[in-house]
Amino acid sequence: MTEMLKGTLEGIVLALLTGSPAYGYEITTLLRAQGFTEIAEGTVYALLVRIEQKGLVDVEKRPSEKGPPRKVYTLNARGEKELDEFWNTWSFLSERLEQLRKGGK
Amino acid sequence: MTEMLKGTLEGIVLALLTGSPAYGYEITTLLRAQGFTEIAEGTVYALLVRIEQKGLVDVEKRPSEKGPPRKVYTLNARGEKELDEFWNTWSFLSERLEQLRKGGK
DNA sequence: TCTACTACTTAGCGTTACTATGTACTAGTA
DNA sequence: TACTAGTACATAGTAACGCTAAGTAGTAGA
Repeated sequence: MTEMLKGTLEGIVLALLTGSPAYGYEITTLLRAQGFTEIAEGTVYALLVRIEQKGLVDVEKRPSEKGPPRKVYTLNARGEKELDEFWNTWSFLSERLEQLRKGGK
Repeated sequence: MTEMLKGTLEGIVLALLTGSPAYGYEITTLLRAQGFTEIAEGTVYALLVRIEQKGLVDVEKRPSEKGPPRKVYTLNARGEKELDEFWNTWSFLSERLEQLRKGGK
């Protein structure tokens, strides 16, 4: 699983951010709720740093009632474009794999 | 693309080997014919070394009319089991992704 | 002889997810 | 007060894997 997540996890997080901004801890729990139970916290935070440095998201710091301030991530135009490309790549791969599964060499 | 291939490429190659054995050069051209045009030769050979060391394939050396001897790889029982697990992981990931694409958080 | 195609090998690199650990803030409780 | 648990983020080090680049070796045809 770990290896298969490489590359796709970024797309998954970008997809999670479409429509509604979110912060790291929230994203981690979201992922776990969706079945990615073994995602490490550190993995998510490192990924968020990466997509921020690539300029795919805008970041805003907001106070929390329950702990340290949150870093809220919002998908921006660059991020949407990147997500588009992700879906293209995914579609290509997905189609190839489905063909292979059916035995179509 | 490169990152998304990590982990899946091994599954793709194992899938290609089901039913009919093949050798490295052949696998490379097969992959390219299927749209993976940018797969590097070195990548394939390195992967073959790996799956051989993991014991997922049996290897036999056969002379070629057109060049150096070929190393023909055949999927064995271990390999089939691994391929099964690959399809399970793939299915899980694929379903999650399709849900996300539809906007289902 | 030179080129092109076939066929395999390997050293070094970059990216990414994981492990492990640490910091910091709040609230509840013994 | 001290302790625990939940919330929230950060980071140093590691392993896996695909890519780049370069090489070796065999055959055939110009």
